[in-house]
Formats: sequence, structure tokens, C-alpha cells
Amino acid sequence: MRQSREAKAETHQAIVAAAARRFRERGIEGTSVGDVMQAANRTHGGFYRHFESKDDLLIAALGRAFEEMLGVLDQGLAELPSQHALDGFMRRYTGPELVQDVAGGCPVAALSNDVLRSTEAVKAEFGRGVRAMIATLAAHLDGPEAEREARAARTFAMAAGAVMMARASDPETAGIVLGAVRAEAPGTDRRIGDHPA
Amino acid sequence: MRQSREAKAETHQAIVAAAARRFRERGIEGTSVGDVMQAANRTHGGFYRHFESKDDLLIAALGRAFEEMLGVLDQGLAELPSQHALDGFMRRYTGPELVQDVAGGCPVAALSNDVLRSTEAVKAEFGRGVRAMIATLAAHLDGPEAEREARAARTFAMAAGAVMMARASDPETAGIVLGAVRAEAPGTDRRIGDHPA
DNA sequence: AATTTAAGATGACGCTCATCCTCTTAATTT
DNA sequence: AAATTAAGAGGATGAGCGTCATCTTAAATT
Repeated sequence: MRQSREAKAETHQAIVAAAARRFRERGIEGTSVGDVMQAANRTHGGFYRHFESKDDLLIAALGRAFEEMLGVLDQGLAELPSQHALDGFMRRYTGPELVQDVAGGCPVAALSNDVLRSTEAVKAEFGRGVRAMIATLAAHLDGPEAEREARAARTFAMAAGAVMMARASDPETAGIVLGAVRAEAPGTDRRIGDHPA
Repeated sequence: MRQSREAKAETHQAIVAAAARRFRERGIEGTSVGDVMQAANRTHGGFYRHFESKDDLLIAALGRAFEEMLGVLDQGLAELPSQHALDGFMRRYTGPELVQDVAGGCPVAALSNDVLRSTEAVKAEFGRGVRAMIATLAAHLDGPEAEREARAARTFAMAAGAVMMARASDPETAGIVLGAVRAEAPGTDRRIGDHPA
């Protein structure tokens, strides 16, 4: 039965939200259109009223996942003085809460390898997300613009790399990797308010 | 027709070598048993005389890929003084030669996300490879053991993270990310909140 | 109110895949 | 040399997938 415009829009959002989680959790190839539609409480048939293809959905889902992640980032950085922006970010990004939550975590840490093997359009969307993450982080730093961006990019790369490696390893190895990058962040083993040496 | 023991061993190695490349290039789900056998110049039927399952092959292929990568690493580090081990590694790992060669490049940069979604046995093998990479890098550094390992792990995480992000992005974004980590390779020795000199 | 449109359900199509089975034949064992 | 074993070829099986076509029915348009 035909649905109203608002109902359709609601369905659209439900599909994107479900896809954003499913793709991160199970990967691109591991997620079927039917899976996503079921997770959105719909049947698979209506899918092509909303998206031209699975890739089209993937692009929308990436956009959504990055939006969510930018929200988490902003929230975590909001109250931090700029000298602690990078280590605050590192601490949060590599903490158990985000590391264990693949479906709700960073799309970079969950989907980089899958996107590598996708179309240029998908990579373009992914790249937009990456730049937005770097820009957001950089905005919380001090110094000349180019340098802020570079420092943000380096820290982000290290955090994402550590999380990806840790997730793909046995617990012992994961501990070594996460421990190494978390120890690097001043304040990790300090009380709130303390400043790094 | 039945093959001799040596012929079988040769076939076995050919399968592992083909798989090590295919998995890195196309991902785990993107690589079929038939693909691998064809790349090894065999038919798919004989596969189960060599491996119990695709996962079993994956474990062997991961071992092989890490071996290859450790060779590249050792070779690149061999002539470097220890103060330049980390930035030498970083420059090589994030250089166009390795970044563009997904099939022959680092298994961490190519397969982390796929392994994340695999069995514990696969993760254990991956973790072994990660620790071997870190240990090899650390062996080329100076200082107390625990600290050498931590510095190696941090640099490796940053390098792998940057390569994964770059590969999954549009060329412009890739340039930003790789440029940031390459511009200041020695920066991986610094604490995260520090400004570059 | 009559007509047109389109959202979503259902089912089908063609393809791919991991795994298994059988057959042939040559290597290995006796 | 005869008997046994097993590597690899070829084919089959059963499941899952992306996408498409059809149908129903209610929303949107006239």
C-alpha cells in the first residue's frame, strides 16, 4: 500500500540508520540489502524506491556514520582546553566504549578496507568524512592552520590505526597496541585537571 | 591423477602464495576459493586436499603475508642508524610503492577490518603478525625495552592508519593524510600534545 | 469524485559461493 | 607386481545475494 511522503521519509531515514550500523558491524559485503531492510523493519522489495543500488545506500550510510562520529567528537572535545584536545581525543577514541562498539563507532576504523575496494564515488564520500574529522579536531588546536591540520591528521591516523589493529587481534596484542597509544596521551593516568609534564 | 608428495607440497605453496595476494587485494569475502585456485593454476576441486576450509587457508595466507612484510621491513631497516629507524620505516611504509601495492603490501593495512569480523583463530594469527612487526621495529631502536616496544607500536599504528585512510579516500584527501605523517616522521617520538619544534 | 501515481510486499531470476562427491589415474605401500 | 591410497578434475548441491517485475492499495493530483 502506498505511504505518504512523510512516511516515506521516515522509512528512508530508518533504512539509512540501519545501514550505517550494519555496514560498520558486518562490513560491506557482509551486509545484504535484505538484512538492512529487515533491521529497518521493512521488506526488501521497497528498497529500490529509495536507492538506486547498494552502493548508493552505502554512500548515504557513510554520510550518516560520519555525522554521528563528528557529533561524538565534538561532544568529547567541547570542554577541553586546546592543549588537551589531542590527548582527550586519543583517550576517547581508543577507549573501550568506542573500541567495542563497532556498529556505533568510527566509520574509518570499521570500513577503511572495505571502502578501499569500492567505487570512486564511495571513496569521495569517505574522503569528505575524513577531512571533516580532521578539520573538527584541528579546530580545537592552537597554532598556524596548516600545522594544526597536520597534527590532527597524524593523531587521527594513529588512533584509527591502533583501533583497527587492536580489533583484528587477540586480546593480548590488542592490549599492547592500545596501551602504547594511550600511554602516549598525557593525562591518561592522571587525575582530571592535571597537566602533563 | 595422483601427484607426488613434492608436487603436492608445491601446489600447497602455490595456493598459499596466491591466497596471500588475493586476500589482500580483494578482501576475504571478495576472494573465492575458486579464484585462488585459478590464480594458483589449479582447479577448485583439489582445494580440500590442502585445507579444511577457507578460514584455514586464510590463516596460512596471513602467516605468509606477514612473513613477506617482515622481510620488507627488515630490508628497509637494515642499514639505518637507530635514530632514524622510525622515520625510515614511516617513509617507506607510507610511500607510493607500498601504498599502491595492496596485493603485496602490509596485511594490517589491507585486512584489519576483514579480520575484525573473522574467528578467534584468525585474530590470533593476525595478532602474532602484529606483534612480530612491532618486535622487529623495536629491535632497531634504542632505549629500555618496554619503551622501544611502545614507540614501535605507536609508529606502526600511525603508519597503518594513515595508509588505510589514504587508500579509502579520494586522491586529495589521501595526499593530506599521507603528507601529514610523512612530513614529520620523527614526530612519532614526540608526545602527542607537543608542538613540533 | 475520478484518475493517476507510487510505496511497499511478494516472489522470481540469474549469479556466485563454500563445500562435498565421484571418478580417474598415478604415486605409494605391500 | 599387485593392492592400496590419495591428488586433482569436474560436476553437483544448497544457500545467499543484488536486482527486477508484478500486484495491491492508499496517497496525491485533477
